[in-house]
Amino acid sequence: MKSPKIIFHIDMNCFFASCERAVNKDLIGQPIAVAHHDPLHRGIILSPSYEARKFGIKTTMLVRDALLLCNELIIVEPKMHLYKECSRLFFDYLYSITPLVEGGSIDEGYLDVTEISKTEHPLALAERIQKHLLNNYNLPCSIGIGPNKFLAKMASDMKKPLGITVLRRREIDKYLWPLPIGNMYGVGKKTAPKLQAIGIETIGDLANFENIDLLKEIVGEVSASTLIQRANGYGSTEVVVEEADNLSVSNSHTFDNSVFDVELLKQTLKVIANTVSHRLEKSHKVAQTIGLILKYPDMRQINRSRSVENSTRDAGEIYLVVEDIFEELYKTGDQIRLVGIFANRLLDEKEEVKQYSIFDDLSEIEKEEGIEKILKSVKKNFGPGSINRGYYEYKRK
DNA sequence: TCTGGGGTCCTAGGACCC
DNA sequence: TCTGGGGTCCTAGGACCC
Repeated sequence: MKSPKIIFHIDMNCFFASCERAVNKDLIGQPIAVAHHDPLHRGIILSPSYEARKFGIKTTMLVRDALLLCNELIIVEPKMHLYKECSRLFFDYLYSITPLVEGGSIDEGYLDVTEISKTEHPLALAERIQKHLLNNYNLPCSIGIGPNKFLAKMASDMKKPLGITVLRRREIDKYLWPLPIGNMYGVGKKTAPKLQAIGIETIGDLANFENIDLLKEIVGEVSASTLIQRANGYGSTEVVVEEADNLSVSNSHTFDNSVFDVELLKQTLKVIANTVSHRLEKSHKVAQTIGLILKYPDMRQINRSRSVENSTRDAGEIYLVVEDIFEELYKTGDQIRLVGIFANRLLDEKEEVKQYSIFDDLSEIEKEEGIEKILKSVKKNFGPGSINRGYYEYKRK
């Protein structure tokens, strides 16, 4: 058996609010919250500072409700570019510690410090990282230390702000098992009540739950086994260094008041198509599937998507696909709360060029044996999935 | 008085191919 | 002619996370 790894999970505390303070010292020590603050007070709290949390203010709470709890609350409009910049500083610093960094989200990451720990004690290293981020960027964080990503993640949650927590596998009965099942990473608002209904109140109950078939019925096969394993302190030890490519890109707009004006809806979709197109361009991607999102006033949401013959990121093409779906889906008079567009099955723009060249080859070959040969080479070079698309294209020509 | 925006992963059913 | 099984792709939708 290999010796256990040492994984850090570093979680920035109240990240958006902390970024605002990093650039505006007047906000330090104040109850602040990052939130869209529209005149109708329909905005929700994205990130409250700890001073604000003392009043009971939480993420996703309505701004107007938050103001009732604390009338001195300072509302700051969100600035995504600022948070992205702070995130870059954060990750650049992590990379200076070790190349073994996995990004979790804009404000959290995993580090594999197994090797470093041979020369620097993990607790000392964690302290050094925490102090550096605080002293240099005014960004507080909590660090969880464990033998795998799950335990590190749960540990970083245990002490906030500015906590450093070690969670060893042999201690899970003491620190992990007593936690309510809803606190477990991977168990959300829908699953928690279902688990409670079958007698699973804590993570410990889940760890020792024996009716696996029943669990599978509730959460599905894959989730059932990962949840049981995690509850028993096992989890992935693999810090995935490679920068994960985006699998999808989306953009949407929620109207202040629900809309049934078709022209307004279409104009909005045009703007959104433009945004999606720009984002794809920025990440050097093209999409093979384009989809429309509609949300109704009762929060019901439907998504409809369509594969496009040639991958694209052209705003005009994206809009045409979406308009087509919209015409089919929208019934005159329907009130719409939100419209959005998503792009799926993304390809690297370089891959797109390759695909075109395959099709060009195909069109030159007229004999069936030739096609078979090409299909074989397509399969070899681009995987079995590419066959259908390639062949389909060939037949169309 | 309602409930953002941007993602990921998993499941299920139908179509299609071999 | 009928039949089945395995595999992949596509689409829709649910759940979760930050």
